[in-house]
This record gives sequence, structure tokens and C-alpha cells, in this order.
Amino acid sequence: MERYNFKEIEEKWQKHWDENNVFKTKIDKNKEKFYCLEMFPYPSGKIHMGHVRNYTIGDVLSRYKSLQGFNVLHPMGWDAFGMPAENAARENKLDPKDWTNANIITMKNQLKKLGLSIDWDREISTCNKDYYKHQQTFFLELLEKGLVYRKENYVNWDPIDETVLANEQVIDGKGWRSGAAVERKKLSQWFFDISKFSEDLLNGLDGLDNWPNKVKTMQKNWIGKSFGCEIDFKINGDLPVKKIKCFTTRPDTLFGFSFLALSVDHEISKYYEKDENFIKFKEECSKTGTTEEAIAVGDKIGFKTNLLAINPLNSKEKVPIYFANFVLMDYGFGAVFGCPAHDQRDFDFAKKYNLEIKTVVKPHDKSDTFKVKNEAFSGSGIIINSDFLNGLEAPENSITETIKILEKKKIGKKKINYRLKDWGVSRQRYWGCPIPVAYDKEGKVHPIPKSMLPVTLPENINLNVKGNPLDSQNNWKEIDINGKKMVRETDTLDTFVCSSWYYLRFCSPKEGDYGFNIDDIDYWMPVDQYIGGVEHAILHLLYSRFFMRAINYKNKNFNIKEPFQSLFTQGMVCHETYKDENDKWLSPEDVEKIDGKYFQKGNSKKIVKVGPSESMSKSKKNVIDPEYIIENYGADAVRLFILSDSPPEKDVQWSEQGMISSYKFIQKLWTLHNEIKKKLSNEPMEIFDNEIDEFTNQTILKITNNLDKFNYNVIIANMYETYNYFNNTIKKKNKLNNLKENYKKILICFTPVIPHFSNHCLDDLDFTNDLIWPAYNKKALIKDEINFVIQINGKKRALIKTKKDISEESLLKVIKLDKNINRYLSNYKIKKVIFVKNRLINILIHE
RNA sequence: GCCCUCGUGGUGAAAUUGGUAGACACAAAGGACUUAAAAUCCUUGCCCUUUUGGGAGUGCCAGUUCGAGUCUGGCCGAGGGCACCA
Repeated sequence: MERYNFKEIEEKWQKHWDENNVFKTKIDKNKEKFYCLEMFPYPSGKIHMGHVRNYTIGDVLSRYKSLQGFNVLHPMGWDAFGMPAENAARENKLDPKDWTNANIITMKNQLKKLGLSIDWDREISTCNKDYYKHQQTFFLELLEKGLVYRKENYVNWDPIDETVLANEQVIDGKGWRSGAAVERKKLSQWFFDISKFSEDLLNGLDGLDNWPNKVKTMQKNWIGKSFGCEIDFKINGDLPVKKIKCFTTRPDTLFGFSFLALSVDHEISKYYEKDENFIKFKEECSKTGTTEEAIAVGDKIGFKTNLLAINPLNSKEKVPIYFANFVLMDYGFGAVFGCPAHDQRDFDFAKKYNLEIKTVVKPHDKSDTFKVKNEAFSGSGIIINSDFLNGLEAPENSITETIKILEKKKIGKKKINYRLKDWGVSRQRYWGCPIPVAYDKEGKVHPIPKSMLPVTLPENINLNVKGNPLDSQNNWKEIDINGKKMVRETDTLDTFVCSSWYYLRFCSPKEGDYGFNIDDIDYWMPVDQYIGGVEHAILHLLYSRFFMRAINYKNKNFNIKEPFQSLFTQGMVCHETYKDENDKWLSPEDVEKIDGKYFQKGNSKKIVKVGPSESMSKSKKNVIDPEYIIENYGADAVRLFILSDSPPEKDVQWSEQGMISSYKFIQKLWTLHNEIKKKLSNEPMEIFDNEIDEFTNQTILKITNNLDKFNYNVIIANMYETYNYFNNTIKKKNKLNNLKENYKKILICFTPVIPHFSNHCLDDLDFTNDLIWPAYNKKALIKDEINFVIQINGKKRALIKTKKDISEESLLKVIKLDKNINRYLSNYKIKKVIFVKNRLINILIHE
């Protein structure tokens, strides 16, 4: 027997799949479709283990669904616009396009070596003008529908990447890519009106039964719906403004009102612009505002105005108005009514400035003289000290009642507020999709006529400039529209716009007139299974849900709202981290383990400090190169290992030992295959063995269920069990009549995980027909004999083999023959017997 | 502070959804083969007993049940998300 030559065999099959267009997909209305999609990669250079895991999971599912007879769409493309290309190009004096395309070629080859069942005919790249042309059309359509607008606003400015970031791209006050502390800057920007769909995006979550709850909760929190009331406060003072609007969720505590706080950006601030003390105060606010921790721990500070606000429920009561650092301009109306007794933040502020703390809610178990002392009370209770509101149950009842009263008095009205803000999509970068608009001399916006699309990026330009390289491209910027001279928009679109609709493009990758063809969409969409990292829980997944609604808006021909029917978020691939004596990161390649201790390779004097296992990342050097692993162990072995150790939704530890054992497992399977082959050709097959049928059926049932439930790690265990069983059985038994058909079924079940090996073995035995997912035979699943569990007082005392469907009476007779059981039964009286058919008997005795 | 998820051997983890806890694998120890090593194979895995067997046992404490890793309540611990959101 030859050793299993994975290199030769894997290459052979990959070539076969390629040359025969095995994974090419066409619409076939006689077949049920299955659209399996993994989040497409950014072409950063080489694939990493995270990709291997993500795409292996998707490939197992695709191959399984194909074998089940589905018409499977399993495409791949490139999220090809973005900063790294621009940075790399600047450093190496290259064109971002060349850098990107070279990476795409490398990574495509690497993905092919993994043996993925991808329809490469549908490959798309978002930096290709055939792609972004349609994105520009979408942009203009949204502009026409009023879903895109331009406004001057405070934005998140990333000083390292020198671009604006969306709220979703600021994590803990830092840029999601650069890690730089984000600054506030006022700029004119393009926005997508995502907040228009806040309610719909929230409601849509309820229908996403096959999404992880975690992701749904995150989106729900991000949308941040809250019920409340808007209230107009009259103000006393020497300003032309006589009214300030506030949003509150607790109008029922209005009698506890003791100050009104405004954002420093509130419109009233314009009357204080020349006040030196106010300018100083505003500066102080912007300083503390940069990091999240500063905000969380930070002091509440205020600037007292000479204005007074009048309590709308008691016009005699007048309270001071402050500007305060904790009031956000872009939530509510940038103004807060302060009730220190029942809001901790207001309480802190009141303590600092010695403001009145009026208790208006008491806990149920306290008397009417209850007074808030050391901290605000926000629990449930009864309204007190509030005139006609007294006695109401707080909070639910008192809030609705108060709103009714306020509405009657025309002081306020019911209001629902959302935390979700519009999506700022302007980026001051070169390597992105140009925004297809221009400005005339007056600065008025003109869409680029659709006939002039695409607006392509200028090529071979100097990237070594400060700010946006497109700004200095005068030839490119100047444009004639209908004889009028105009200047192009130089901002490009956030790359998350590209990924908001790419799954539609895969359905019609070559459609020239529009982004997609409606017939294709009708057949393929929605994505039946989407697979990717949880880091996009809010970003990409929310944007995509918005984008479908935006296309759908005022569009009778397009009915998709939810692009992803089911979502699966896989865990990360982790590895131990290593540092040398100077705390410099070391790569696993440079580390050697001798007798349980770690040293630098080739130098057993240099001790290596071992850190915790963390998600593989270039910066910590704890990466394993998939190409090296595939080269040395083969794609099947890598696929097997990456699935074997942990459930796919959890993080997995990379283990060299585990990898080797997966490799050895393939070799063992090969040895087994050859022994089975020898038996099949040498021995007359005359003995029909029930047990092997039963085992195979059990295995088919287990693997099928585990595939359906994404228990891919358990499938690997099932594969090991199968090997162990077959290996033992063929050693013990000869001339098995039903070995052949069972082995064939098993090989088919192995195909999704180890496609090269399984196809090779199937081919080797001329099993080339009817390669379909085996159905389990329910009759064969019912065993003739059952291991019956015998319990005495709920404790297992014996395991007895009996015929199936044995009755309670006969079982009791049988178990009396068991020495151990009889010891209990003959010495004690039976109180009660619990009998579970074909499974368990529990005998309760007096002791 | 608020919300969510999760606690099972030395390790990664299984457990047909309330019915044999620890499948499958990694690591470890012992053994077989070998001059030796590698590779391969076998055995072991908490406590008591020579064995048959018995006891404890799924973070901790209670509860429901004939029976709880699984259900209920409380506590402890870990991870994640949001965070001056009015």
C-alpha cells in the first residue's frame, strides 16, 4: 500500500473541479435553492487562519446542501476598497489597484488550495468599476428618494487615517482601524438617512429567528428606542428665545424639577459666544470629551446662565438653567430637565452646585416623608409631593398618566426617541468609490447624470500628500455638466457601502445595466445562511439591513427587507503569545518547546515568556500561516483540525499536536480504506451483519443532525468513532455482505469535511453513481437489543442487555437473575417502580 | 451602572433536551515491539476495596422530581456588548 499522497490527490481533485466547472451554478427552477455566503475578505495580502475557519464552515455546509439535492449558490469576492491599500501603496510607491489585484491573485490561489466549492465565475471585486458603477447609481437613486443628504455636523475625526468615521466605527473613543483617539470636528458631510428606518430595523429583528440573540440584542441596544415625552419649558430672561424643548422618559417626576441643562452646542449657546467664561467652559468640555473613561468617571461640570426655566406644572417655580458637559447635542433636543432625586447623573450635578433635591417618588415600603439622601432613587414606587400626580404607581402607570395630562394641557406630547444616528458615509480618502455629485459655483449640489457613470478614480496619482489625494487632482475634479463648469465631490464612500449590497451582485455578477437583475434576485435571495465574525454585529449587518430598506423604499419591484435569513457567527482562532527577554513579540516559528519549557529556537539559553492565548494577530506575531500548514499537512487535514476542537461559534485554540493528529487520522483512514478495498475484492461476500447496518444508520443520523445544528466539532468526533468501529469490525469479521454499501454511505458523509480524500476513495472503489446524501433507515435504527439501565432508588446499579420492547413484568423477572440487583430486591420491599420503555427502570425500595 | 452569554477531568469538549456524566481528541503516566530512538499499538486516569463492588462528583447554596449538567430561586466567578442616551 502506498502512503496517502495528499499533495498529488488534492491537486488532482482541485483541477478536476476547476476544469469541469463542478461548482458553477445556474438558476434551476425545478430545484430548491440554497444561498450560502461567508463574509467576503479584504484582500490584505495572504489568507489567515480566521479565513480558513470561516470558509471551511461555509464549505462544509455548501457541500452538504449540494449532496442533499439543493441548487447551491456559494460565491466569493473581494471587499477591495479601503485604507490599507492606500497606505501600502504610499509606502511602496505603487498604485493601490496593483497592490490590491496582486493580493487578490495570491489569496484566490490560497483559497483554491483549501478545496472550497466556490463558483469562481461569479467572483466580484468592489474596486472594479463594473461594480462601483452600480453603487453610484444606487447613491443617486437614494438621493432622488431623499434618503441621502448633506449637512454640516460634528463628526468623528480620525487624526491618523485623516478621515471621518461613522459612529459605529468608533470603538471606546478610538478609530476602529487606526486606534487613534477620535476628535470632534465640524465638517460638511454626506449622510444616509438610516434613522428613518429605526422602527422598521428594530421590528425586523423579531422575524430573524435564526440569528444569534446576542447580535439581535446588540442591534436593539444600538438602535436604542426609548419612550417618553417632549416638554416645552418657558424661560425667563433677556433673550429673544422664550421656549426650550426637552425630551424625557420620566415626565412623572416633573415636580422634582430643579434645574435645566443644555448642551454647549445648543442653539442658545450662540448668545454666549462672546462670553469669555463660556468659551473657557466650552474648551474644558471638549477636553474631557475625548476618551470614554474620562466621560464615565469624569466630573459633571456646568456653566450657569442668568436664565430661569419655569416648571410647566407649577408656574411659580423657577429653576436655573446651566450649560453642562454631560448633555449631548445629538440626542433628544440637546436639553435635559434635571430631577436630581430620581436620576443619578442629575443627582451628582445637583450635589456639586448645591441645587435642591426634591423627592417625588417613594419606594412601596416607605412612608410619605421618605427623602432621597445619598443616591438617586430610580426604582418603582408611588408618586408623592406632586399635587395631582400623588398616589400614582411609578414608573409605568405614572408616566402614561402624566403624558395624558401634559397633552391635555398642551405642554408636551408623547415622543419616541432613538439613539441610532444617521450614517455618515463621506471619507476623505482616495481608494474608495467616488461620490457621483458635483458642485456649481454657488456650491449647489448636482448629481452626475447617470449617462456619465461610472465616475472612475484617476490613476497613477501622487498619494504622498496631506489629506485627501483627490483634492489636488484638478484635471479630474473639473467637469462639464450640460455645458456648465462644475467641481466634483472629492470625498469617497465609506467601504461599508460596498459590502451593503454585494450579496445581491453575486446573483447577477455580470449584469451590465443595473446592480442586479430582478429575476436572479427573486430566485436566489435571501441568503439562506450567512457566516462571519461577530465583530460586524452592528456595522456591516445593520448597514446591509438598512440598504435593503433603502432600495425597497418607493420601489414596487424590490421586496427584500432582510437580506440574511440565518446568521452564524464563528469564533476566532487563538494561539499562545510569546515574548523575549526585552518584551518583544516572538512568532511561534521562533519558539521551541523542550521538556515542557519554552526557548528561542536554536538557542536553549534564551527563555521565552509565554503569554495568554489570544486571537491570532500580526501585531502580536501569534499567527500560523495557513499556506505553510496546507503545504505540510494537506487541505483535508487542516479542514478537519480547524473544526475539531471547539464548537464553531466559540474561539478555538490552535494546537500543533492537534493538527498533527488530524493529519495522522487521514493516514489511518487511508490504511482502513485499503483494507476494506482488499476485502471487497478478495472475499466472497456472504454474511449479512445487522450490526454494521445499525452502526452506519446511527452515524448517518448523528452526522445529519449535527450538520443541521452546526455542531461541526461533534461531527469530527463522529468521524473518529466511525473509524474506530470500522477498523475493529473488519479485523474481527469477514465476508460481510453489506460492508460495501455501508462504507459508501460513510464516505459520502465524510465528503463535506474532507472532500479530496472522500472523493478519491469513492472514485477508487468506482462509487461514482448516486452520490447523494444517504437517508437513514428508521427501521435499522431500532436495535434488537437494548442496554437497559437498572436503577435502585435513582442510582444506577446495573446495565442489562435485553430484547427491545420488553415489558415491565418480564424485565423485573430478568433483572432478578442479576446478582447485584437481587441483593437489593431480596432484602428490601419494593415501594414503587418507574419504567421508561426501552431505556430505564427505577425501583424504589424501603431501606 | 444597565443588558446579554457562559461556568463539566490536567486541557479542548460530548451528553438523543429531565433518564448510563465525561463520547471524541490533546497532554500525562505505565507497558508491548525495538540494541536504542522515532513511529505504532495496548492499559490507566477522584476516594475506599485485592476483586466483585461501593462512595463522592458538572462553580456554591437551596428547591421541584422516582430521577437534575439540563428546570426554578438566590449567591459567587469569568467573558462580551452598551455607557453621562435624559
